[in-house]
Amino acid sequence: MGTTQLDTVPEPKYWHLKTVIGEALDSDFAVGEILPNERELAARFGVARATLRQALEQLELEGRLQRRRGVGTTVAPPRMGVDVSASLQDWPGSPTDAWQPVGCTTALPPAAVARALDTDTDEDVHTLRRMLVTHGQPVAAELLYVPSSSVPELSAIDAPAGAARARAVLRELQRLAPAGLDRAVELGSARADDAKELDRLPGAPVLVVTTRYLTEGRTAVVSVATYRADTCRLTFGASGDLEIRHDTAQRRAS
Amino acid sequence: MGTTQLDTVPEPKYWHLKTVIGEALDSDFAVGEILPNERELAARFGVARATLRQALEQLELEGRLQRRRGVGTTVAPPRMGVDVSASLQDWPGSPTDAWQPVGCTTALPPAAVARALDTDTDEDVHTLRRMLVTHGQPVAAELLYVPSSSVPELSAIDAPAGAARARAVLRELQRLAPAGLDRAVELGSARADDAKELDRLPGAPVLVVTTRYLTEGRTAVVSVATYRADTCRLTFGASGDLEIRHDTAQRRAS
DNA sequence: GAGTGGTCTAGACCACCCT
DNA sequence: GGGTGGTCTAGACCACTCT
Repeated sequence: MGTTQLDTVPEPKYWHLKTVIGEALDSDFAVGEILPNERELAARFGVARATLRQALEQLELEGRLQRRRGVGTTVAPPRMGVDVSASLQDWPGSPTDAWQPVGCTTALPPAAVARALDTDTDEDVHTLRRMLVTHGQPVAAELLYVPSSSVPELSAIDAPAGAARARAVLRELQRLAPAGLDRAVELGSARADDAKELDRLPGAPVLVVTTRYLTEGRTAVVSVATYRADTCRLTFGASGDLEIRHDTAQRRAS
Repeated sequence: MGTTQLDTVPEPKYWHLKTVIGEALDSDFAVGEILPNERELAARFGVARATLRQALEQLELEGRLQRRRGVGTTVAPPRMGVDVSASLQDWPGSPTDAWQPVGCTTALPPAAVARALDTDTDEDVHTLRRMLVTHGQPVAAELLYVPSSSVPELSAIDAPAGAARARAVLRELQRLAPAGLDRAVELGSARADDAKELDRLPGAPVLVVTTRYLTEGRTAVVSVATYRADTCRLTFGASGDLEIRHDTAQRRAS
């Protein structure tokens, strides 16, 4: 007697909630629409607010919701495709480069950077800060490490620190002969400074793209670019419009 | 009078904790070492367990910790580089392909898949399941969508469903003439089935790589590959050993 | 000032792994 | 059975944005 039902492994509540709300987003809400606040949603589903928040966090991680303190929770538009395909013609500072320089400091590099650059810690490195903005929204923040030996003419220029020097460094980079480039993508969490520029809270999930630009025989530049993981999809090649909704695509196949 | 100290914006406790523990990991722990359990750590730092967990979650997201239910929290090794650079010679099923087919079903496609394939919803699609395992650890799970029109000879073969049919489909794919490929990377959370194969809990962060394989004029195959975001770094090009510890790299430059 | 999401607490119970 | 991380609760207060 007793359990007429099979002993279903109890699905966590927040996981079930995420599914339910996700389906509601597809059917009952339009992009940009504001959801009821967390306290009301929690009451409506009969769960504690913390549990509801766990579900909303998942949906935000998947880019389906956007939450802003003091404002509310809104339905996010589909992620925008950001082309990060690499080519030798697209070195930092090239005419097609959409990044906006915002600053530059010059100092001895931390050990990790020196290692990536295959240089010594006693050689000055220019550290450029750049932003990528699309449709009025900040998309990525970048740190470009340029050893002073990659731009030997620059010391004579004596540009003031800040955006002006950043532009000067980028201009000098155009003299180099590109010989290759390699790249890695991994998950990270936004440092406080990046978070601020990306209009997110510290710790927000980001996609970190590390690129090493090579001239013959050595690493000329290293870039660490931090993309908002909630709002963008990195594309390689001309596949900007490719979109498979990860959840729904699988409802049918096993 | 009163506040002799400047009104520091209070840094969240979990953020500060994350920093402190992160530094301890660098100096006091070896890879694979087991940390004290959460209740003890929380007590030691004088915070609630939930707060401590928030810090640990961040560190796990960054690939610095590994937590397993019933076992404990261990210091994770550096992320492994997984080469996902694309080339026309590396189509699914090629001799250099390290993926292991585990199953195959054939059915009418869900709408989202049909859209990605530029085909109709009334044409059968083979859905292959494959795994990528490195050093004994599951790294990624893939779904390969192959419209039956891409492997016209297959219907005659009549292979049984499962791994055998998967291999048959891959073999047939080798007849095609590759004409291009494009790719996108985005953040997602593991579906229940992927999570199980990747030895993670549902909802775990993953990097979703969507690839469209083209023959002249049409999309021949679409792949949705789900990589464990905690343990791997996707590399494009031969940059397997490039590593900049995201946090420490920035201690010095602004 | 009212309303929102973000942080934090102190408990409880559960699912899982080991021995 | 004992210990671990995972889930969940019912509250409290804080930081922010808008009006």
